[in-house]
Amino acid sequence: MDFKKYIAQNIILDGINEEEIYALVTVAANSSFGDFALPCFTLAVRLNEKPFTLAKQIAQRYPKDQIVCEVEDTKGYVNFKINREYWTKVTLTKILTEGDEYGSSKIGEGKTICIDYSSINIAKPFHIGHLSTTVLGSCLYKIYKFLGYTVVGINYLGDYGTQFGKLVYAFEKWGDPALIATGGLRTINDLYVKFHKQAKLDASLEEKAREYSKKIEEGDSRCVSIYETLKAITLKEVTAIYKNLNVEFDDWLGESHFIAKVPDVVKELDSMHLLTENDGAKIVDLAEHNMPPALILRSDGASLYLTRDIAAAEYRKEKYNFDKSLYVVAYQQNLHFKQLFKVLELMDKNWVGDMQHIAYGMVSIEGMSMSTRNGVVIYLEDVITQCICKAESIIQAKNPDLPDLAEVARKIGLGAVIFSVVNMNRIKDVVFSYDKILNFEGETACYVQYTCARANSILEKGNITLQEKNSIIYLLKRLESDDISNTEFDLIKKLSEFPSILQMTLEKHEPCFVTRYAITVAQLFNKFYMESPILNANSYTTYRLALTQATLTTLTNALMLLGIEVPKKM
RNA sequence: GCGCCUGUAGCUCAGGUGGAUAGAGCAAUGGCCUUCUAAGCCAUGUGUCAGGAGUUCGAGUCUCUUCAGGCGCGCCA
Repeated sequence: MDFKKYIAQNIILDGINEEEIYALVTVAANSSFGDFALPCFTLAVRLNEKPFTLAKQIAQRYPKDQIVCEVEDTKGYVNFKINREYWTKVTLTKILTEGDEYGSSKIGEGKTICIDYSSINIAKPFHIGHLSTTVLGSCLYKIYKFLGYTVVGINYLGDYGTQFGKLVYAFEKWGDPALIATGGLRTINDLYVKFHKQAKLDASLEEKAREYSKKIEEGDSRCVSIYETLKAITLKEVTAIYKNLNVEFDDWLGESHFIAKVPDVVKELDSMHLLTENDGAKIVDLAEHNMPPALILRSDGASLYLTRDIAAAEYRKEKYNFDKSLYVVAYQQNLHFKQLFKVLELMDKNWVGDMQHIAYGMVSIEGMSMSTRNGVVIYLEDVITQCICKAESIIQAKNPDLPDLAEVARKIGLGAVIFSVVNMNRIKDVVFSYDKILNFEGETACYVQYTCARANSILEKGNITLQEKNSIIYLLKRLESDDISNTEFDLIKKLSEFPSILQMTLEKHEPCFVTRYAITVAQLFNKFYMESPILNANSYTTYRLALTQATLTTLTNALMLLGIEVPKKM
């Protein structure tokens, strides 16, 4: 229920419509003022009144009822209090009835969203630099789906370029199949590093790389088979990681798939007189749009990243007819996407406005930026292992008899990994630190999971089923406003915000809204948990159990959207 | 040099469309388990919101400017 709207409807002022009032109504800064507030300053100017007087008038005239039970003015604000009993019953009934659907909606029905995320490179081990795009993209994917959109998760594989010439050459020359079978991508990466070392000593290697690159493209069976082996090893390793992180994709077409479409792109650009030649290369001049030129073809005729991105964008529009196409890619590529969108605009693609670059900050290791080539790298696999180990040792210390210890440790450890990306605004840079990621206290995924475990434990003991809407209403029948404490009411109000939090998350594409929200709910629940008994609370027991269940449901849904699983016990 | 981003407590970060006294977590100190999981709760302290100017009844939030840091700027992706 939209209480702001309800309040706005009941305020009638000359020459000011409901929408304007609705826009001004805010959540009260402090719950001691009330639940909602209307600042009267701008209205007063328009009505030629003093804010204090106007606030007083509105407060006096406001028709109080079953929903809005108290209206008072202070210092130019009108403060509204909502009937606690009403708000509580509406909220708890909704959450308990909807269960794991709570927060979902159908606002996205009939709309398609493409999200390009993770987009790993073939033959490179998954390191913490890849984590942000993977986790942020996955959260957006899950939330869009939850709100009824048709979503296409695209892992735009980096499977094309001269680096594969280098790799295939190195593989053929130095690769030991047995070693690679056990060492996987890390061993393959060593070959890549070795190539670069050797190439510094022997310039002819670069020539070899180009030669092998060409061989792959021409379909040389031996080279292609090595390349396919590399690809298979990569997919096998990342699939395991994606499974752990609960990340899914629907489309795995990589850059190499779009090579064939490059000539058409060039032809189209040319026919629109957008291409100019410069030092032998074909470019789109963007000077009048205050940007450096967009390189379409190199002087040797080869395509570039941007060219293939144009082809891929057109393909996505044709195949999926998206209403929105998102690219979850680091902010280093701001200019690239500005250029891509501008070129598409110049090509009269009227859907370019539906494309958006979702930029995020970079991960560094104590001031050094990540570089596989220079060995400055932290592999995600190691981070996951460490987090799970730490979780395991904490469980050993606190709850050694826990059944499924390993599985619980897995959920907690992975929660920590995911949270490290998603508990701050995505644009912020991150300095990776094991100390930080291995901390399981305070504002962490573990804290939220622990809160769920507590709630779950109580519910098991309480042994009450709250599924039928009628039974919930019956159980809450005798509940009155005076039975609801301030803490409980703060929690209930917060729980009722969940659906709007999800919509906000998509408006801003900020998964951290969900994280912040989950932590706030957990804090309020823990406060409630300490303040009042739930199981032995006489006539309050059923209501408090219902509140406990509603909290568990909301937190579980929130964590699920982040890809974090909730252990029943921990 | 030009463009984009960031700057809030000792540290890490929150602060929907400008609104009432700027908030959490970590770290520190002290309390709370013979009642529901102490991975928790409660209490205590610190802020020139990077500096300056402007718009406004009202600015951490908007505009301009200075400073500091990050990223990017034609044949890599």
